[in-house]
Amino acid sequence: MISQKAKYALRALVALARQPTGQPVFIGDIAEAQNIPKKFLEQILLDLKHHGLVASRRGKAGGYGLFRPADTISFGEVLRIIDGPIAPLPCLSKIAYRRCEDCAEEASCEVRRVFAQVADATRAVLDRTTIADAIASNLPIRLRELVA
Amino acid sequence: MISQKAKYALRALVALARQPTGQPVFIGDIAEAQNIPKKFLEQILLDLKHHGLVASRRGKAGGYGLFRPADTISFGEVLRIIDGPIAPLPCLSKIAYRRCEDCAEEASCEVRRVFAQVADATRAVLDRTTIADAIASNLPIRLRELVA
DNA sequence: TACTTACTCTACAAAGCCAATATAGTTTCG
DNA sequence: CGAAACTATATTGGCTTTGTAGAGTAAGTA
Repeated sequence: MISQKAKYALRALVALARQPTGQPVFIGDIAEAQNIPKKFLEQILLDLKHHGLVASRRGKAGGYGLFRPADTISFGEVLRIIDGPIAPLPCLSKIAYRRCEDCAEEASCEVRRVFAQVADATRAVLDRTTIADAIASNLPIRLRELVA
Repeated sequence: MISQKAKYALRALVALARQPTGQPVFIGDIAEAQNIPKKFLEQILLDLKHHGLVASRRGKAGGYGLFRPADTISFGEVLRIIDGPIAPLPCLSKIAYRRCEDCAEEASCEVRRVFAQVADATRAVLDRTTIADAIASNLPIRLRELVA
């Protein structure tokens, strides 16, 4: 299960990506439209900003916007920022490897070998799919054919 | 990330499956060999017993053993018993579906559509791979060819 | 039968995490 | 100036995880 926070983050990014001209959107507007507690969303967006995914402007005409093109932001990147490693076992994480202390030898660990397959399959989806992909696949079928 | 408990459960099942004649093994022996706190392992095995995966005998010549053949126990089944649903979102679980209350309409949810792919990929591995598979793939390559 | 070993079951507790809220700013623009 | 909006940190309540404790039950053995 991914955290509620990660789900909020992804929904917020999708909302920002939908903004036609990339104009900034108020936190309050996103919060209302997406049913996310506003103060919680503030934390999330701030976090995403610190990682360079979104940018903000203060003041009366402020708001948030994507900092990078939507087709360069993968689901995997967002999940790693918000929820931490994607790997199902610490000993399978690429960004935060940690040996399982209770495991005798990693090389012959049956459990690890199976979950390595899970990790590969998961990453294949999450690191390949971007925010832009998620929006594109939302178009009605006929429209999508026109685009392609 | 799967829980420590699930990892213990899988390691214990592998250990039981390795037992040549299916003879019962003491909890204490498994705990020691696998580096698992004994009392914690008791709880786990009891749980697996209640779900019909293992059987036990009391008394001096007691211990635990697999109740079903190792090639009928999938990783997915064990994970669902110990950790609950495998799905990354509650609205994607087959055994414990729950609507995301904060999500406007499920059909058009971009996040859901992407994670549906993750769920499929994950289940493809976990529901197909059994304890027996995990052990078999541990054989040296040459030996495996002989078996095949 | 007494004894030992080991399984059964319930409770509980420390630690950490999650989701959300609170509070106190700072910045920008009209 | 002052309203709107972002920035930042701290705190809270509830829940989950990872065990531990202890009393009880059953089975075999001398």
